[in-house]
Amino acid sequence: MSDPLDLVFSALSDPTRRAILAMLLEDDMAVTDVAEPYAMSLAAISKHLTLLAEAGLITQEKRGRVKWCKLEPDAMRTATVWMQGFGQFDPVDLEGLERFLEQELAEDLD
Amino acid sequence: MSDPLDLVFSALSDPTRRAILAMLLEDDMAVTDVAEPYAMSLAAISKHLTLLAEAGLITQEKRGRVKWCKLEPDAMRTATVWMQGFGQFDPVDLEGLERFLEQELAEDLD
DNA sequence: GCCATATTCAACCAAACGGTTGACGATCCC
DNA sequence: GGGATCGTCAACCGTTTGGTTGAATATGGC
Repeated sequence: MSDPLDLVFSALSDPTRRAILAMLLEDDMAVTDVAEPYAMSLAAISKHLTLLAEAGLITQEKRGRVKWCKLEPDAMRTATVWMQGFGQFDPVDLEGLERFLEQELAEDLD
Repeated sequence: MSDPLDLVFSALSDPTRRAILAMLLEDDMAVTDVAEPYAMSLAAISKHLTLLAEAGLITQEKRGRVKWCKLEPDAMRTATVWMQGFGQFDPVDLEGLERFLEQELAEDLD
């Protein structure tokens, strides 16, 4: 399992880990706080976080006795790029972008 | 493992399966032909294809004694959309798109 | 009918996964 | 120093995964 894509997709295949990533989208969190909403043990969450870190999807920094988890969404880039090789499923709001660019362009013409 | 995202990400986490998808990007293929470049057994490939089908990433249609595998890239849509919730990592070539749209717009002004 | 081809099924195996528990090492604070 | 908190480690457990092999099931062609 050396290909980084293996690690990323595999990390994302677990619903608990996806939920953790969604939480980290709000803010950085300590391991204990990540674990709090879950029924499972702290050790289990700790393992999940280790996997996420190995996949590069989060980084962990220990300050004092608390270990802070930070989302690293850039790690998803390779994965999305790979998937986009299979077609461009309106990855961004294309029509919105178009309107935006039109407007920008219109302003340039002022 | 009921969430379709589980199935899709899990299916994509294996390098053999990703390679198979890439092959199917070229053209529809029979199971035997999919297996041909691989060292592993036909049965193993057949299992991989079953997983890909369960994830919705391919469909299989039996015509005569040969079973044809067809890529269904739309199944990746949910996954990409989910990932894009974490930021928009230039999912398409944004600058290229911008130039394209500018040019189209310019033509409109002719 | 018979043989070859295409694919799956069933049983098995080793390794990885997702979880538990209990002990352990740091760190903070009084 | 002592006690509480934060987090990981180690051992264990049942299930899933990715692979094998050999037999079984279609189907096609002579």
